[in-house]
Amino acid sequence: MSTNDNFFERVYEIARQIPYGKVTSYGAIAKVLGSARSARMVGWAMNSCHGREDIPAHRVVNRNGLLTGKHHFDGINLMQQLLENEGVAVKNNQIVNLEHYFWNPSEVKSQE
DNA sequence: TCTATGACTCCGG
DNA sequence: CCCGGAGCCATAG
Repeated sequence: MSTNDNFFERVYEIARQIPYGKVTSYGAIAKVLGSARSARMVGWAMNSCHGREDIPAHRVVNRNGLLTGKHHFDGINLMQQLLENEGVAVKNNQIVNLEHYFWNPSEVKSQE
């Protein structure tokens, strides 16, 4: 019985590995989990992550860099505020220069 | 047990 | 280039 037993926990573990000032996409996380098509599950897991400050859900966006999940935060602008606070430029609910801030979770997974 | 849903992604028109 | 529909998988009701 490990923290990795649950799909949610796996998502949380990766989300926690996202470096400060970096972001990633649901699909990238899902791919590392072994199910590239379960990007929706990643988002669903993040929905359950509410209340876990250890999980920077604001660093997870869709593959377009759009803050699709900002609506689920306490404040409508909270997600954007958090990203900008980390130095991530956000314009019109979308991350500017996404590839510049993008972080690939598979790299860390490979090191393990 | 089965159905519906969803913070996604890809493909086609 | 922009818009719409289908696929996919796990959780909750």
